[in-house]
Amino acid sequence: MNSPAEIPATTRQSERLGELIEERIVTGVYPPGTRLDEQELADTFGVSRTPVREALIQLSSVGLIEIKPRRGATVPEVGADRVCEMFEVMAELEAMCGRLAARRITPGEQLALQEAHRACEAARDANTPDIYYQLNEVFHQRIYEASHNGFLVEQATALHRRLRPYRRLQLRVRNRMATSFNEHQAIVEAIIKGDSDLAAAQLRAHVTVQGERFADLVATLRDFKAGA
Amino acid sequence: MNSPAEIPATTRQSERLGELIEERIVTGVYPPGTRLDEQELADTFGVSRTPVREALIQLSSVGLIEIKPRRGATVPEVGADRVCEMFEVMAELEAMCGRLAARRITPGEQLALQEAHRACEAARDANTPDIYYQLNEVFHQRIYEASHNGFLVEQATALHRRLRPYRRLQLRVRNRMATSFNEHQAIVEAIIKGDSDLAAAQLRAHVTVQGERFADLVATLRDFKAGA
DNA sequence: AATCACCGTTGTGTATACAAGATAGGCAAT
DNA sequence: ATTGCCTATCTTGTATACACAACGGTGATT
Repeated sequence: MNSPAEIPATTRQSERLGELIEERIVTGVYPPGTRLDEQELADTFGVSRTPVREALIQLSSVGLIEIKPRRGATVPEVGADRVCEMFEVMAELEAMCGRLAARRITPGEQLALQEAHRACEAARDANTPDIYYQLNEVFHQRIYEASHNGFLVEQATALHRRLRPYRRLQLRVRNRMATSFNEHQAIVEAIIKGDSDLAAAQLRAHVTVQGERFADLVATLRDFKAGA
Repeated sequence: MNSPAEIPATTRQSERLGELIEERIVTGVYPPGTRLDEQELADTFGVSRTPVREALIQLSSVGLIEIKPRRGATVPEVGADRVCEMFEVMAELEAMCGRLAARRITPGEQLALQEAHRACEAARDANTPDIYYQLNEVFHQRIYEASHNGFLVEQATALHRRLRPYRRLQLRVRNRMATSFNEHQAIVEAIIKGDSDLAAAQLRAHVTVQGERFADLVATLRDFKAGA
């Protein structure tokens, strides 16, 4: 998996470790409730405890793990309700991006946005959800940046990143791709038109739907697990 | 060296160090551009470099300092524009809290909110800005919690905390306290009435004003510094 | 005299060693 | 037999030691 060659060592090791551990958390290698033993991680990655500790501290301050004094680090049990809360906030952040973007977007950014949108269209027509998923990220990123609020861009990007695994679950929901694209269409039009309220509303709805889809999925899984 | 007695040692030292350093950053003891030497900080606080490093990493992941590989940690020059961006996001987060609170607040929370509001009123009548400042924090916290979105509460609280020093600057602006209270009054009414859109708008305006006040203040200082 | 290269110093990044607290297991007493 | 206490061990938290990279200074060469 991770060959030592691909590690440039030009950056801090703890930072790279943080990304690796984060990867393992969001991909489910370290499922919620897992106790992260420092020595164990150090052995796993072939480094000493110091960089591991630094990585854990960083992850904890981002909220990805919890560190209790003298009791170690654990992957928190992110309840489905918590994820829904996060989607709710995400919806509002995106709405804000849209509202600002509609007012502040530059001609160049308009072109970039439309280009990203057309790329999504191509992926939809080709019926390639994985590609669409990637291009969708670009599309949203374009909107973030068009808000011309650097802090907002950072916040939105961070939360988007944290929600990535849960969003990925919805990839193969029936017609999700086509529906998503249509929503994108309305969003782009609102932003280009400069209708900030409409853009905000469209984006809020667009993301809220994702949260609801997630809730549906969880409910389905719960019923399934209950063996109904 | 600080006396060991005042350190409870019940928590991680790096965490306490983080708060101390944060304190010194926001209070201007370490002004923007300052280079934070690890050994120097270690000597200052009478600890070794390890906890200092951990504290710095945590502060960096929160965005309070910047760490460049092999080049140490520095207090970033937080441009006034950046702070304004943060106020802009804060306004939206608070608006979201208000919108949700108007829909979800419980009778008990209504009472708590009104109580906090009346406490602010008392501070205003007593003309005690410091007290008002503290009670104002409680007031806003009550609204956060009434949103019934734990993640949102965390985000709003964190950002509120980061903006604290800049908000504090406005304490003694003329009539700010009275104006603030009047805005609070409208906010409470909107929430109690259950008018989510109105509550959101009121809160957004309430916080946006703070951002604008800050911008004014910065502009004034800049002119003053320019020696006009 | 100016520029480049080499060396020394300074400070970060990592590893290891040490101390303290927490947990778990066993033993004893009721 | 059960419960409470004590101890042993394991893990975290902190300190120290070492390695390496970057910056600055000085000297030699062009």
